[in-house]
Amino acid sequence: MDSDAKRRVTAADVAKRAGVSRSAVSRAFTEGAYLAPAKRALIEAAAQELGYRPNAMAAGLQGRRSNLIAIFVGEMANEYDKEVAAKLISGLNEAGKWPIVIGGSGDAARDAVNNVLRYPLEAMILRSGSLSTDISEACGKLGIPVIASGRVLDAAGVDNVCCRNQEAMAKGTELLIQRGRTRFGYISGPAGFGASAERKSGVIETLDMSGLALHADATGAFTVQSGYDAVMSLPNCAALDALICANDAMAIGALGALRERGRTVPEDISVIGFDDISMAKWPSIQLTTLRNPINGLVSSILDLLDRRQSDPAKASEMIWLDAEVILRATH
Amino acid sequence: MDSDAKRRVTAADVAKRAGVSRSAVSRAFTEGAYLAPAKRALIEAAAQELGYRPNAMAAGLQGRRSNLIAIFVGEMANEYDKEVAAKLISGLNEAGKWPIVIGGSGDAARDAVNNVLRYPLEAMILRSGSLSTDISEACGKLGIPVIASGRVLDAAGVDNVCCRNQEAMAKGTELLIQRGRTRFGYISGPAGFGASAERKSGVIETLDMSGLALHADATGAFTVQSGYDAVMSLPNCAALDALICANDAMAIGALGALRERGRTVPEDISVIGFDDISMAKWPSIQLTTLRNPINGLVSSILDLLDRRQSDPAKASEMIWLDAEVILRATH
DNA sequence: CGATTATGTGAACACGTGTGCACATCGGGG
DNA sequence: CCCCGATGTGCACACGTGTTCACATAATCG
Repeated sequence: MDSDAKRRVTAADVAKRAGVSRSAVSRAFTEGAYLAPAKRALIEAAAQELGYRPNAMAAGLQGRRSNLIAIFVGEMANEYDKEVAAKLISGLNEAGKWPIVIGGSGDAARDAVNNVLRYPLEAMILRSGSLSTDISEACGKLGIPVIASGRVLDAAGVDNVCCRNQEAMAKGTELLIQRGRTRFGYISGPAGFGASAERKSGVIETLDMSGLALHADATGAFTVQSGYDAVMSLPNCAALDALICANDAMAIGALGALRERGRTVPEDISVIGFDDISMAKWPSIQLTTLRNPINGLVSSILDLLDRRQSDPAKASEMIWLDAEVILRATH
Repeated sequence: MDSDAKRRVTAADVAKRAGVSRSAVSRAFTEGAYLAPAKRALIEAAAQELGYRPNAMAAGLQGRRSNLIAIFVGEMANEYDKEVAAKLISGLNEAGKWPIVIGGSGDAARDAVNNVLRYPLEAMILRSGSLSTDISEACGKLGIPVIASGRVLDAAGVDNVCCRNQEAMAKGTELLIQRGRTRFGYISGPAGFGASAERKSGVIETLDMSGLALHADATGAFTVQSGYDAVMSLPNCAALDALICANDAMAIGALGALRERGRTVPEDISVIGFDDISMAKWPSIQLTTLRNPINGLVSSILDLLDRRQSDPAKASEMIWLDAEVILRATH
């Protein structure tokens, strides 16, 4: 009324309005609490009228679940990362968890994480390799469970979800071998990522088992442009009849470059990617690829979260996801 | 020690460890507070050792800024939406604000918003038209400022950032007219969105001023597939020499369809889009488009937030952003 | 009707922090 | 030596909620 800054409506205000005690208001908003139905209706009407909502901060202080989850997503430059982030956010929302999202890298990201850790988080979900050990260490001290995906994080109290990169690439390579391809090229991901090594070795080992070897080998940065550049600078491009890319973005770039260099896909040369990002099924692309299962990833993360919350002291868990071969028009 | 669930380290713990009062610990962590340097160092060492961080919930209860901002992003199906969300999150992080992200639509999203509103938010950023009036009403009752973008929201206490859609499309249309194009087609966005109408009228009015009119007119869903479908089902596709699309995704779909129908871009027919999503500059696409300025959008939102916080009672503000013509290879 | 139980409710405490206020200590000037 | 200002610091309160505990009232049974 007289105060200048509009103060937030509090349970005491509702109590006064409804002519009951403040405790009754609190009970009206807690699930299991006992309260005379008539009084509950009265309180709800008053609350509705005043636009009251229990203050989650005060409730959290009281020992209630905070329902806050931090997600560290890194740069989100990658298309796949953005899709995962979007699905993860929706999934958490549906589970009644509210994600605080932290992006970026370097010192700024480190500061951001340190500040967000001041909130009583129920978990920290890591979607980026950078800073992951630092973050998980800090979370460990605070008793905040960590769920890592993408990059495997081997530490106490850290649960992991990871795609079987090597097996997936083996399946993809097998597909092209059965199709009669023999002269393979490979565009790898940047060296820092664990997934890069696993995917590449999946290709090489499978080729080896059939007595084949890589005829060309380039390294990209997981971006479309880098896939394009890699193919444009390939010396023996014309000699290849199969090109496997460490992710879809580079495969899409490669498709454009192959067209420019006069190769026709798939008659002339087969191309497959990895991830199955949404662009892979665009009409003008129709990329054959290995699906890095986003829905499975999200539901696994939610499962791990659930299990961790029901038993905070349980041993670290590791969930492996299988990739599925998605046949489209480039194999 | 003896308690089973690892209790969070509290200021009292640090105080005991450092042999000081709890107040001193609190002061050690507040910017302007006075404390003997020697004692501060002592406290910081103890805090470091125990992994202590002030509990943001208790601090927020005390009247400290919560630094929490909600972002309602809707479905995030659109590529542009995902890019905006990513940049917005980074921008907020750099400003020391922690975004709670809410996605989805319908009743689930409504519930999610209602639950997140229990936290003492500093602002609600709306990136989706759906539910926007409901949400802004609820925020108004709670005294939470609302910043809307994309869809203009005309209500008290709501600040807006919006692109000059009509003027932008006029620029794009003008470009193609000057290039000698005369037989225009247009692929519109879905009817529900305000931007759809504005963009279309920008095209039509500009054509009209030159004595031209639309020769073909289809409606898509802002997706790549819908742009592709729209062009494939165009009866008089061969008669057109210019195609303007309400966004980049549909333009990219249209490019693929035009190629299938034997038209060559840009010799035969010009194509422009709207937004300048990251795929627009992919080597195999190189779409000429109108840049819906994401960086400007994000910095405007941050500015509005800043101004609103320094003067909560200020009048609603509306910031208009100009689109820039990005010349690539399809005009 | 008296006694016992079921039912509903209000007062009081706890959560962890920031901060106003009073107090202690110390140095220096008269 | 005494007094006063300056500088640090501890005590206590407030924030808004959930929940325990004791109590009041109504209902049921002997």
